[in-house]
Amino acid sequence: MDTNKLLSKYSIRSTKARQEIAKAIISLRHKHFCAEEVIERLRKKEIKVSRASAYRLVKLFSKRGVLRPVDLNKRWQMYETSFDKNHHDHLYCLNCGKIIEFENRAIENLQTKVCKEKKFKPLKHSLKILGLCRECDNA
Amino acid sequence: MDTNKLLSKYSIRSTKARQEIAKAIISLRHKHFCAEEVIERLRKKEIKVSRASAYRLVKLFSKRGVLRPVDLNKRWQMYETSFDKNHHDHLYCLNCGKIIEFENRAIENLQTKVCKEKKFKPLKHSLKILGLCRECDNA
DNA sequence: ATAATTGTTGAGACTGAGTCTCAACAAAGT
DNA sequence: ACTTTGTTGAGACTCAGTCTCAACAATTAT
Repeated sequence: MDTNKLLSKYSIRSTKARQEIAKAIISLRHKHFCAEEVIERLRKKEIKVSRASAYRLVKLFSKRGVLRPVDLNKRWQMYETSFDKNHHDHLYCLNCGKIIEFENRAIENLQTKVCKEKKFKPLKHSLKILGLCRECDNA
Repeated sequence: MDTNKLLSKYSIRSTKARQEIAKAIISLRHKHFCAEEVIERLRKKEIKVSRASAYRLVKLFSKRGVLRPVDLNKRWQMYETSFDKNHHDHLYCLNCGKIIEFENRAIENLQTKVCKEKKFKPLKHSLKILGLCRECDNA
């Protein structure tokens, strides 16, 4: 994954700092992560980029749709990458923190129906089910 | 609504401070509100109760199920009272902040089905649809 | 009742994720 | 080259929420 292409695709001026931050974000693409984790990743690689710049790019990516904010933690704003991932919702294990993703067209269709009834124009939604994953429920 | 009954029902030791905080919370029962709004309410009535105590009772009520935390604002933890209100989900207008509540058994049933497939034991969930209410969409 | 125990209070210090400032700098446009 | 516009970094700042701890109030045991 080419950081420069990613930046130019979204009309984000390419700079040394942004390339490094983007690289860190790409390396976290299979997780849910927060801005501090991006910073931590850079720190571990001994790449000097300021906190502010990391927060700035994460927020910019979020605005441009490269990242999707996900409310999985009330303390930190978590994100997931949107490339190579369709919209989905989350099951969150209260015991071990595991996150299971799922897609369900039928639920989405019913949401659309509810919105029609309420004369509401849906733009996005988040469905989060909290509970226990199989392992934690059996333990 | 009797604050003392509310407290004793949930085995919460009744004190002067708690009665006042509970009264403030009850007066906000038809809104979504955060701890600071409870404090503001007390301040306006010139009732002296410390911030810490208000936060403490709100959290205790939340743990005991008197209040339900609702993620409607990323800055403040919002709550709604659970007495005289069944479980429901929310439509949230991004423009004016209006909140429309709705209940839909069919959606909940599908959620249960998804959990079964994923061997996940659901305990609670939150579904939030963000968009534009009728007035804001037409404006 | 009285004493011992346990829970609650308030004022303010503290925490920490996230934002803001602003002068120095770098990229793009002319 | 020169001007304009956007970006950077270091650290100060914000502010919802938590913690501290000694004084106090409610409950339980004696």
